[in-house]
Amino acid sequence: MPRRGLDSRQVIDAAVSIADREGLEAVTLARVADSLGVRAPSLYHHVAGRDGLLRAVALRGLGELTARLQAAALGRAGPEALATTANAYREYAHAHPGLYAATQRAAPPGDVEHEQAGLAAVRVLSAVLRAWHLEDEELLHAVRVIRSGLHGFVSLEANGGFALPLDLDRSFERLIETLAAGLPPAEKR
Amino acid sequence: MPRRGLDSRQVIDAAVSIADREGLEAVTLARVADSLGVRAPSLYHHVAGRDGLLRAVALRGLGELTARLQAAALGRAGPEALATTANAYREYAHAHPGLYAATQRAAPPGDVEHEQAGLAAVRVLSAVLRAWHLEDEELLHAVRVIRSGLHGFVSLEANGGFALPLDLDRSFERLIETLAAGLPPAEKR
DNA sequence: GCATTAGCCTAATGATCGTAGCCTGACTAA
DNA sequence: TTAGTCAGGCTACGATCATTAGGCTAATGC
Repeated sequence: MPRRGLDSRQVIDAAVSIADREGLEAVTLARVADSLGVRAPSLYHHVAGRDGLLRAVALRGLGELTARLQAAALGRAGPEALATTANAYREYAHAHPGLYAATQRAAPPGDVEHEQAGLAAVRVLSAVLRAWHLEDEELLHAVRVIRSGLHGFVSLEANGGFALPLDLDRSFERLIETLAAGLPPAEKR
Repeated sequence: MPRRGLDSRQVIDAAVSIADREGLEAVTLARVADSLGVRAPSLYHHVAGRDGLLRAVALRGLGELTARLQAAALGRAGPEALATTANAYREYAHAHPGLYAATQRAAPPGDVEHEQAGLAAVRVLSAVLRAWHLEDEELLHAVRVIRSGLHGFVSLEANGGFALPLDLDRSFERLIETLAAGLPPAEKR
């Protein structure tokens, strides 16, 4: 009985790989174990069941997404920053559909680390919107507006919600333009 | 062995009820059968397995949603029509979370009836946007923009994506305002 | 070299969907 | 009235999951 020398890192890697290639629902312990050449119960030594595994995948996704958004926003401001950040968001969802899907599972109440990871990603958007000079609450509403647009687009796109043969890149451009143009400048409110 | 006199209508009703109360994932054949006082295999006489059941739930949701949107848009135009329609959309998702979730499962390729049901809902949005006088393709892009915003908001809201204690109704208002203001009038493009 | 532990295993439980095939109540038609 | 059909229920199975219990062994520490 050769030892595989597994650790949680490898288990999560395998789960991520399956999630991105076959969808998040395909991430079953049986499937992951199989891809590691191991029996399913063995995974419990490295990971807290299926829930724990999906949580770990979500944390990785949130971390990577946050990093991409930060990189995209860096050194830019205003509509340009919004555009590059939005594109980074969509590109990440394309490149890692399973990880992206995992990031959208809400943190269970009380899971501070998970909540913080989500907030970190949101904070980047908040920073990008600074150029609109909205005060407190309005800034938070604006962040929700942006998140809605981005997540809605990406989610519809991933689930085949956009059926018509019409350029998706252009639609996304229009989305960004619409949001950038529609956000109320401080002086108008 | 008393006959329950089931028919597909009752089975779907039961599924809808469970979906709205406990979430779409809770709609298992075992659970539905149980709520009808029947064994799971009996359901196959009335419904084409779990897939068929979920499809039926989706069709009902799409039909109801389309009707609500039409009613909300009726006799209004421009930003006002957009606002009432958007609110109807969100209210439907609140009132019937399970049905709404079912409507978001993409139709399998070739399922014309399902596709058409989805298109019917989209057509209402398209009609609402007529006031913006966009030509062909731009109108379709605009519909995608609106759908993204609405679905994104509703979906994040339903999945606990908006954690901060900040008024959700107001955020949704801002979303609608942003979209209405940001959509390009024909003359500007 | 021996004890301990970590890491794998098998076995078993209980949920799920789905299929095959039986049994019977209720309608239909002679 | 009676016989025949069949819709609509059932039990029994087979697969695939997650998860727990408990055992065996390779590697590590003393």
